[in-house]
Amino acid sequence: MSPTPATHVSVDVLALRFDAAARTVELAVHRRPLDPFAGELALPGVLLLADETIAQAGHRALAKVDATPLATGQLLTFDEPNRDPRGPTLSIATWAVLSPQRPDGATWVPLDAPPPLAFDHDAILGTTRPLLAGLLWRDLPFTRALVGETFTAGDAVALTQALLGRVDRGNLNRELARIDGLERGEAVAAGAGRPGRVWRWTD
Amino acid sequence: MSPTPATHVSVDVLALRFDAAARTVELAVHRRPLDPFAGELALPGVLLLADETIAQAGHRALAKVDATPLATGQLLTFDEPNRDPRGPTLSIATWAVLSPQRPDGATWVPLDAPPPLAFDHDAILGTTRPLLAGLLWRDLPFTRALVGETFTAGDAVALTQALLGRVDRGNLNRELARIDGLERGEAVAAGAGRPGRVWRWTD
DNA sequence: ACAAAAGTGTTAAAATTACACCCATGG
DNA sequence: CCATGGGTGTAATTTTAACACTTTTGT
Repeated sequence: MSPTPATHVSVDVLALRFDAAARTVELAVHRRPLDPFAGELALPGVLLLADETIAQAGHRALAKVDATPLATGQLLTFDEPNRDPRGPTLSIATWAVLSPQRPDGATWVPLDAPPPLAFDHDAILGTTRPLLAGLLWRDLPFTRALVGETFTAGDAVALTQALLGRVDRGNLNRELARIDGLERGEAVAAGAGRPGRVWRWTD
Repeated sequence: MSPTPATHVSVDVLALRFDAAARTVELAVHRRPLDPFAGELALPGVLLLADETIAQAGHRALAKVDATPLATGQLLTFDEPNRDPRGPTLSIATWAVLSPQRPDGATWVPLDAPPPLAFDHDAILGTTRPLLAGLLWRDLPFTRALVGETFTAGDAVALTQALLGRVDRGNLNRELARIDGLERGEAVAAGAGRPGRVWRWTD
């Protein structure tokens, strides 16, 4: 009852972190130790093993850069036939958010100015980039992991700027107020200018 | 360089057709000739073979019901570990639209009142059902295949009613006028009531 | 004439976008 | 006082939704 085995399936992770100080969102890549594409940069990815869920494989991929995700989710499945020189391989693209505090072994590159990547990872990043932007403030686990348990109005502006490109401080402030599970805290000074209120997740 | 092979990957197709006369959208299922779930109804699906794209596998799945799709697309990938009694199997859910004219070997069931299905196909249908609704009038290849090359205002109302549940004839008419690639034709009588204009795809 | 279906008009409500202006703090 | 960032106010625009009313056909 078991015909010709299927193609291999890889789970490739677009792992992000938000550097509030630098006001940038970064992408985790790593230099491949083995062929194919040995020595080149690539998204962390692994071949899906038998009896493994997509999330478990994603965790294994992130272990390659000594990291554990704060939150994860699925994006798209790619099947470009020649994407892997070893032969036909499916790629399930997923997202993950890593902590900017916890040290890890990843090479962090700007999400919007990445170096050339191995396999078809440039294309994967290209088509999933807008999907990642669409998650902000809509997918709450994604947003919460990215921005942290508490954050200032300035952080929110910086993150939105980095991921969406455009922001209006005032409108963003009102949008935050409409989000269920977010509550306004006290104002806290943070350098120059008027101190911003702290936002806190309630759930 | 080839570690433990991955899980199997199945491509399962949510194949739809629009019966304009009955004003319903139907889903293609078929009675499984072989184990597992021999004799039960299921979505057409096949195991992905080496060197095969998702679209090709989808075509093979539809060949099981002697059908060829007018249009296809990807939905989501499911990885419920126990979804297949043979062992871990990934399922890539895709959509397809079949012609209501061309005869095929499928069993057609109402999209919103399907019988119990094998595997976790009930759950797959449940979570992809809203995604299918979201494609109408937005994904043009999907919509065009479903509604046909030319269609009347009544068809548009019936299809929207079937897929979205609610419709306002007037608003829908204006929405159609805003779609690039659709042009209004002549009015054509079709039974009782005022004849509706025919809509035609231009591209 | 009447019922059925198509199409237009109109308005309300909500979401998106833009931008002017005032507030609070550090230097 | 001034620069810097935070926050509110206000209005234009667009989208979504709801519904009344007129038009055109078959019976």
